[in-house]
Amino acid sequence: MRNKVSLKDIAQKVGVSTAAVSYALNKGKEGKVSDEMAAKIRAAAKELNYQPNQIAKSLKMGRTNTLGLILADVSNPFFSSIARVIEDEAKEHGYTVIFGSSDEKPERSWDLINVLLNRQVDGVIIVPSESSEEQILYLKEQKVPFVLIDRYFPEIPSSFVALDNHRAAYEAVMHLARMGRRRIGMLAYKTNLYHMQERKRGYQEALLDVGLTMSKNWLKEVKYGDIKNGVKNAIDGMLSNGEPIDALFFATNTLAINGLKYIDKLKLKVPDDLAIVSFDEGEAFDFYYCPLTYVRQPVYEIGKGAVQLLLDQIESSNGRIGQIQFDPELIIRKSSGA
Amino acid sequence: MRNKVSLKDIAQKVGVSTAAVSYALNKGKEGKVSDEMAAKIRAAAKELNYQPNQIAKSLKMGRTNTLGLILADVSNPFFSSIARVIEDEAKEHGYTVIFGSSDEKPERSWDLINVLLNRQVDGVIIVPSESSEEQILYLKEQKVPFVLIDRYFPEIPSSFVALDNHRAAYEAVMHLARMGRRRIGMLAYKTNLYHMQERKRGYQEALLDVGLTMSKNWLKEVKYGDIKNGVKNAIDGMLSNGEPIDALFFATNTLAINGLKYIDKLKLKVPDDLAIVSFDEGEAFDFYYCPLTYVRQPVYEIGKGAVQLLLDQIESSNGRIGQIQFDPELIIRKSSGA
DNA sequence: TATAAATAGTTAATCGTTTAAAATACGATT
DNA sequence: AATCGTATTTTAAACGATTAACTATTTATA
Repeated sequence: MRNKVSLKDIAQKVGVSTAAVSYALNKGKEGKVSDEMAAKIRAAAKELNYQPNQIAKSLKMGRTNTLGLILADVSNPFFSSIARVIEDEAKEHGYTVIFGSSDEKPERSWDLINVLLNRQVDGVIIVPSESSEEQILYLKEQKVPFVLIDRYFPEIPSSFVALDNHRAAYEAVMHLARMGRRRIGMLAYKTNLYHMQERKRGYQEALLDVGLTMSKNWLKEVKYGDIKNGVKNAIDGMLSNGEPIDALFFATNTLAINGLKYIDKLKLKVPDDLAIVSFDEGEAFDFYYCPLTYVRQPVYEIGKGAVQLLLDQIESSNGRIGQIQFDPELIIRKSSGA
Repeated sequence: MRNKVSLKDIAQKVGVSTAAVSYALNKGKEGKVSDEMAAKIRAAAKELNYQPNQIAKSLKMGRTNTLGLILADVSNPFFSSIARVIEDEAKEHGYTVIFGSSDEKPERSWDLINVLLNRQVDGVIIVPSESSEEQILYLKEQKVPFVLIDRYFPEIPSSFVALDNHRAAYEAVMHLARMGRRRIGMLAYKTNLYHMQERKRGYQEALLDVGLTMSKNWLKEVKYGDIKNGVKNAIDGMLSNGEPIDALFFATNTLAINGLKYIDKLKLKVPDDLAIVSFDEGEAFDFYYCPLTYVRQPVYEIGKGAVQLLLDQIESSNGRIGQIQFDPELIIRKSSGA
């Protein structure tokens, strides 16, 4: 149907072997073929609009110049921003990206890994979902180059690019404390993933360090699959008791967006009734009537770092692992009562 | 380094030819191989954790079960939402997606098309950028199955999935007029792309139909490459003159977000000083102090429709074109003065 | 002049599949 | 026993590239 032009066609037209064509087109310099012959071949290639069949090339060469990218969800701006950076950085080095969204489900993530490996990607960048440890171990065992981003498993040595989540949460909460808040709540996801554990640990440690004793229902967790309802119940819980919170720290942008919508519905005023700090950024945070204080993640650096670590592994093919941890940046605006 | 297990290994282990293995694994039913042999082979395959090499398969079969996706920019939520839908829908049918962002630049789009075709994708879904007509014609000439989304070229017959942009703009502006606005401006992109032309035409026609004569500087266009500054100047222009606008229609979400930030800086109050309607949706629109009235695009239906049209072309391999045009939905909220 | 070295090009194997065609086995039919 | 038919399995070519190894030709060297 299409792309009929192959090495053979050029060879035929010029009257040489396909090998000559291949040499001429690939190693222009290295004197495998005379200059005039090379010129003739290149002219013919151009005339026929020859485009090499990467599939054939990949099969022979054992590399596809393709990277796999497994995100939690492309439609989440945080991840799609990273995807864009990764795309650009990969292209810069001659790589194409195949992607997929795991939806935080390990089965989907397994599926994606298999699809990507069957397609012989040269390496993978993964936002690992909960309970995907065995998948990561499998990748190691199979010696597939990979880099984890956003999260990682501390007990499994591997390359990763992430934020110092503990510190990020610690500083966010410290900031709220410094603003005079004393009953600080945190809304997180119910998951064992390390990044979330670290954020919770940071929160708790900060409270401890400023001498505040945390009430049981200040730290609530909602399930990824039931965000809207979960957020509502969680916030109700934080407010209902004898010690209603006067500040709330959201562990992700999605939680913040859902949470703030509910807080508005309750007619609570930010920051007077409730001070807010969130993770991640977003246009929505700028547009909120009281601009949000948030923990900024260096999206560009994360994406770029991930690609670099990955290409490093691929190209040096020693299983050298690299780990990059970024420091958080707290963008302080009105919502935290500053 | 990895994925060492091939048909040959299974064949060796069981003591048959690779052909037998291939038959057993693929056409279980069609009695090419005895049931017991098939069972033995499948057992061995499982034991060795055999994963077929899709690259080799693709080369032989002439199809990759891969779709190419060219967006203007994955990091734009409108496009990333579509990407997610396309991903899911493609997966549903056994296809994987390779993507790229054109950044509205025809050179980048050419690049991407070549990359995708060299990788032998079975078809492409494209958000075409300005001046990419020749690329589309090339795809037709090469008989590459493709579907355009969001925009299309009316003079080039092709499959597409889009919104009735004329009607969308017409209704948006009509709504503003009905709300009593008389000096309605529109902020658009400077581009010949049909969807934008249609949006402008809808705007102008609506003004005409309600008997308003448009002032020259009510309709402003900004360049994609210079949004921030362009928006600022455009809005200044709309306000400065003897006839400052009392309503503004934004042609895209990005324009709206930038525009509203500037409008806030000017301390204009929405909707009293200025009524607003925008295209597309976004969390940001919900969070604006005065929730935005907007033209909703059926993202899910667009993505799903595109994949279906494309698979149709691929699988029936007659160049049958399909065109889907959705009706807009105006979500009316406070910003338009309702 | 004989021979080595450099140059230019070809042959053929290979990557991991699929699949048409040929080969083999084996029981049934005459 | 010869023949046929059916079921099963193997052979080998093909997809489109790359590349080691070989051949043939020219040029340089002793």
